[in-house]
Amino acid sequence: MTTRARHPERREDALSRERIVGAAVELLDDKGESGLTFRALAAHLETGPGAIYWHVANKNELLAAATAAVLAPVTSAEATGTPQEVIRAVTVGVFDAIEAHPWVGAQLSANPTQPAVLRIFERIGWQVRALGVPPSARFTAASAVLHFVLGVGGQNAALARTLRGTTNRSDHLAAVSAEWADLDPDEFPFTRTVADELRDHDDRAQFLDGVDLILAGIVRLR
Amino acid sequence: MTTRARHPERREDALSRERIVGAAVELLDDKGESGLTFRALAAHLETGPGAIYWHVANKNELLAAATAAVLAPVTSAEATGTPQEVIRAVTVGVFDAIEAHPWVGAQLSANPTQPAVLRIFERIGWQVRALGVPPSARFTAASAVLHFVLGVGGQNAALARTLRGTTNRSDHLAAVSAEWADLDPDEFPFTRTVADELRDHDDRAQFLDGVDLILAGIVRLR
DNA sequence: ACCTGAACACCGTTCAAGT
DNA sequence: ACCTGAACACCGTTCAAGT
Repeated sequence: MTTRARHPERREDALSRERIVGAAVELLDDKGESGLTFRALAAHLETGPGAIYWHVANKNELLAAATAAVLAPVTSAEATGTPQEVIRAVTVGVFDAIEAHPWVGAQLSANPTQPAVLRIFERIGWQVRALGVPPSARFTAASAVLHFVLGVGGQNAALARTLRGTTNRSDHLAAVSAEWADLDPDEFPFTRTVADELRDHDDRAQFLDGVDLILAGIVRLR
Repeated sequence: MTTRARHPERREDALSRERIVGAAVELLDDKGESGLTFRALAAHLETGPGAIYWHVANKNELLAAATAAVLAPVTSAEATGTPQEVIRAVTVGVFDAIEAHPWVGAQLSANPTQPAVLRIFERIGWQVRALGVPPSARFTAASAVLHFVLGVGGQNAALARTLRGTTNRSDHLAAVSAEWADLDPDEFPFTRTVADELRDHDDRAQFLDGVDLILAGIVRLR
């Protein structure tokens, strides 16, 4: 009792920014982006919706904090090796985090002012410099990698949104693949030829191939 | 009177999918993404919100239709020249459309199942093939370009959202540039060095440089 | 066939009132 | 200082009722 009075933050049911953000991540993972509401979050924390506003300014800040929490291990992880290897490690770390928490992809591509994004940008840029890219081309090169990562992230978030509730991933890909194969040959000659690849492709491997492709272009800037 | 009875669709105030989509584009351009509500749209069309549902299934479909309407000239424009030139023309067309209608960027990156996106993908892929990329690498190469375009689109939409109501573009960029210059040198050495570039950089030129960089990487796949 | 607008089931956010 | 929960000002969407 005395202990509780002196350390109220130790009470298991005490609200804190940390607990709120943790519960938000859980809710987002379990129910998707539309599952995070202040009412659902408050119920989960056994309190009223207004209580959350004492610790968090608004929903945008909450989403940013949830994203930062999930991305923290990725942005702080030490990576060693060639610049190419480090960039691959950092970007695939973001990819994997988005795979595990698809809402992060939507959040990153919709709100790139996030501190987590700046940290990713910094790490990519530092390695671009190590690659020997002249100063005047570094900003463009680092931005290209970042935009690619954010683009893939948005795509994966959208896919996860589509998948939630309906069919599973491979059924869905098979259905889209069939759609592509059925497109008008005059209007979509290319898309038809890659319909088969879509069905069986490994998202993660293709992501890394994309990163390598951009890195090959960056190296040519030397 | 008789004419009206026989051709009611000619009445200027008659609702139609076309008029609804046009009004939606206007509202999105004028008031931003949050400005498009069924109530505001109905008021603009001098009707009730329910009337819109006779012509459009829901808000997602309306947003997709608005995006398609804005992107139609881009996806159907004829472009001639080398494969690189055509890819540059198509992608910068998307970039310009997003610049003029920032909500399109958010829509594309959040919902890449859009028919407009497939058409962009097709045009990029066809030129990738023309570049002499072997079949097994074409899907990855075309996807990389598309993801970069979508990533930039999302970023531009977010920037436009931030800019709406607050300061103008150059003031905002100057403020962010100053923030970057003030970052901890130990944590953000790279970002600090590009702070100056951010203030004066030409978004469109940087976008095209990014496309060229990826194209340089794609050419190396031959 | 097409339109009307009230009504339903939600939201994020605020704020007086409590402890 | 922190929590409560009713209330406010909205949403997208539905649907009986009209023409």
